[in-house]
Amino acid sequence: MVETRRRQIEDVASELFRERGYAATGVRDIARALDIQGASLYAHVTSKEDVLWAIVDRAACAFEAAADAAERRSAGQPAPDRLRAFVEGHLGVVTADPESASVFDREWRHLAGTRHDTMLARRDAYERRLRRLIATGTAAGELAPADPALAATFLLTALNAVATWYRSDGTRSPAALATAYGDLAVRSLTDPGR
Amino acid sequence: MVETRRRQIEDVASELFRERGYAATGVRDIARALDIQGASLYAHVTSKEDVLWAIVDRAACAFEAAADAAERRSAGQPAPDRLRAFVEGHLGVVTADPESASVFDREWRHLAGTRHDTMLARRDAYERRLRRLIATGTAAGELAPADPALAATFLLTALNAVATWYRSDGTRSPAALATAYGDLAVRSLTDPGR
DNA sequence: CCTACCGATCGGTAGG
DNA sequence: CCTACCGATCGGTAGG
Repeated sequence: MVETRRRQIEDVASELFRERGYAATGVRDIARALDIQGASLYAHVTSKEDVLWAIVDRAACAFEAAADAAERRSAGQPAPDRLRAFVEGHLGVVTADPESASVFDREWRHLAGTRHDTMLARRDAYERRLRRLIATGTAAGELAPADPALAATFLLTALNAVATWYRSDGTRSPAALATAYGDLAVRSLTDPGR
Repeated sequence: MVETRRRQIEDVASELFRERGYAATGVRDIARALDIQGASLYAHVTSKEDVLWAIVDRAACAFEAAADAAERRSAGQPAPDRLRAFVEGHLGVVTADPESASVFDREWRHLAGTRHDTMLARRDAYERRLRRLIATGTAAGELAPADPALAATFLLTALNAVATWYRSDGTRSPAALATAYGDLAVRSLTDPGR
């Protein structure tokens, strides 16, 4: 597998940031995992926060692209199917790289200044897409009555938490997980009376 | 309100640990919030980790007590009602002290040695209670067919995440939140066909 | 609860 | 990518 040194650094950092957290991971921990000296890292990156940003930004882009694809794929279908497509798209990103997804979820707040603020805005925009899906579906009578903001947070926090515990070498396949979580998500917004 | 100095330290630490994380919070940050010198903290605590342990242990006890009460309160009722009681009990603890609940959820892994291991065991035991509730309800045909382990994780991660975003001074009352989340949780395990 | 101080470690730079 | 090194900050102790 061809992989630039820069990308190796980000991959190793994702693992460590997920396991110990950004603040508790030293640049020397990252270097040690690559068998180089701590100071040598700076031949490839300009700062520790730069590495965090690269991981978080890439994950954010992946989530946005997955939501785009899910919307395109399910356009015109009933709300429960559009919801399932969103959930499966989101979990696809999480299971493809749980380390980065976890850092995106839990460590982005260690970004400073503009990076912090733009990431907050992108997260809000992403959550708003799910909120709108729910609001539209509820208004159309295709989903159970629910506070869209609360329901979106409920679902998104459950989905993001998968990044914390999912292991790529585990027994649960991404597809099986997506189906099971899709069932739970869709049912949580399905009126039992129908 | 009477409050020991020790308890003030834990309360201030809960806030800071939730906002910035345990590793990114210095003992001098805690001291500054109390208008004392960093070294003066050690007249009241023996280590930074001691403070973390006190917060996490107290929260764990509160969750365990709430689950006990929920089980007693809902014993003999159908599974959906027992599930709702569990959810409302858990969220009661979260909304009563979101700072501590968040530290319990996100920072406990910074504990070392025995404390880490016993807390992991207690968390597992707690999750197992919810898992058993779901498994029993599913077997009895009172809940939709679902993988109990996966469903318990789905719900518990959504519930714990409330501690991250809930503000006691917000517009959402604990009771309204518990009802809305109870609806979502119960529906997620309710077969739409009934 | 304070002042004074400790060794260790932090992220990062200089200069090859 | 290395060695050598920087100032700042870390959690914590001594002795009042």
